[in-house]
Amino acid sequence: MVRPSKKQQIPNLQEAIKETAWNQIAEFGAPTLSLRAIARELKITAPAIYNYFPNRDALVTALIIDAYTSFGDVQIAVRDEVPETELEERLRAIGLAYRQWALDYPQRYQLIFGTPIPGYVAPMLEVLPSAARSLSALVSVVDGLRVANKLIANGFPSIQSGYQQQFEVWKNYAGDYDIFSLSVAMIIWSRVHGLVSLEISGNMPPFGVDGSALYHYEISSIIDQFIKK
Amino acid sequence: MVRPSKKQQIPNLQEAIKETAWNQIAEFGAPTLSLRAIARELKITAPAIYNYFPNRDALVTALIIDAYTSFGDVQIAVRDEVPETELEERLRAIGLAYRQWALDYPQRYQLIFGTPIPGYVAPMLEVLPSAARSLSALVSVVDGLRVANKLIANGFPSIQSGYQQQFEVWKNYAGDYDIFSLSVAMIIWSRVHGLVSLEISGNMPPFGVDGSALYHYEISSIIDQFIKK
DNA sequence: CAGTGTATATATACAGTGTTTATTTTATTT
DNA sequence: AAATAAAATAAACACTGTATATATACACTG
Repeated sequence: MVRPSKKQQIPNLQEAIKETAWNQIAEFGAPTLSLRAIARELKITAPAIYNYFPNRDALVTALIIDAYTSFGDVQIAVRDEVPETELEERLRAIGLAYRQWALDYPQRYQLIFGTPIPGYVAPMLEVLPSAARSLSALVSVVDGLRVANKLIANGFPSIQSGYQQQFEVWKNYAGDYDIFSLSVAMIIWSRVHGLVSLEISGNMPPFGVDGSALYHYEISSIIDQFIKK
Repeated sequence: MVRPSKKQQIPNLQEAIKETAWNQIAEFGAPTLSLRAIARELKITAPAIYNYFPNRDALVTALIIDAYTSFGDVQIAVRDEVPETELEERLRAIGLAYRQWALDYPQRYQLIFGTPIPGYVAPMLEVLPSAARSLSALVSVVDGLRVANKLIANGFPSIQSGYQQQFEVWKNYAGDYDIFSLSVAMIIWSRVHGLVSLEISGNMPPFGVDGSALYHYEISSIIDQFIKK
């Protein structure tokens, strides 16, 4: 068989490859993602994929960027559903949406925050824009609290010096917020991430610790600790 | 070549396989762990490994159990270096040791709590004993606080019913502590895990958020939130 | 319209992987 | 000493990602 005529070709093969990859990740999990399996599904040969992605890692990077974008879209949309003045409710809303997205798309969550692909390490420079944007919802709310003088952060560690340049790059994608707010956001993020990742990966002991209840408690803890009443 | 005489054989090949696996994980990372590579290193053939582990996943499980055991040893040892009456200091000590162990052995940490092996999912029943024991240091301190009436847990979510049996199994390995203490320990664990896993996996934005300082802050937050003064 | 160049696919091949089967040799037991 | 069990090798299968060479379809140019 030779190259098929354009009429039988798949239009926008680049997107079709990513779509098929997502389907396979959803069905069999990220670790078993295979270029050859994608090619079989699309009825093309494996090397054809190399016209669109230089190698498998590049495809994975594209998937990660898409996942970050989808995740960021949800975070920002959920934030904007709550009036700008209701900062506490905004924080709660994006916190709950965080877990919900992870439960809805566990494989995407692990693709982003885990290391489910053998030998793959995400290229920071490429991923940074979408990653920074996805966290910007949280950072914006924390910075809103800071501006409104409602942020409690007694004894919070100060920022290391010498990173101004990287921070400037970050700002281009995540918004121009105070780096102090960023650090507080980082702690909050690590808390929700810790709970969610244990729940998703099945590392929570299976004896009736309700993930949802624990998570609600943790969100309230965060609000109590960081928001002035 | 045929089977070598016993004198040239490696004594305790089972242990040697695990040791070589650890070396390769340390050098190249867990995801690229390869039975054939282990065999090459040991100058045996790959199928020979199947006399000691039924498949690669079984080897990984054995490695995970060893890692949990090593981790649990450190946790328990660190706890016991602080007098039994100094519960707050015990909590702080095991908290700091948690991060230190993760920084000392990042691959082991990711092997346990991440999903770095393609398609591998840890068999709960086999891993439970060492996993439960490794967390028992934390649970014991939390339960000590509860018994001493020093544990703050207002509004803490109640335990789901119907899991008595699993909890009984858990107790055999982790010690006979109150299930309420277990839930509090779970929250504390998720917090340190969240911060450590972000730091280990390089998912912390690279602009001067000092992992060590943040971690110390988080440990203090935990103490402030859960221990009566 | 003919010819050329480029993009896009296939075909083939290589080195690697986990795993299965059959076979051979060593070690142990009867 | 003979039979048996254990532990290794050898060979093969079905995969994987990827590099190279090749052939075809399409678009542009003279």
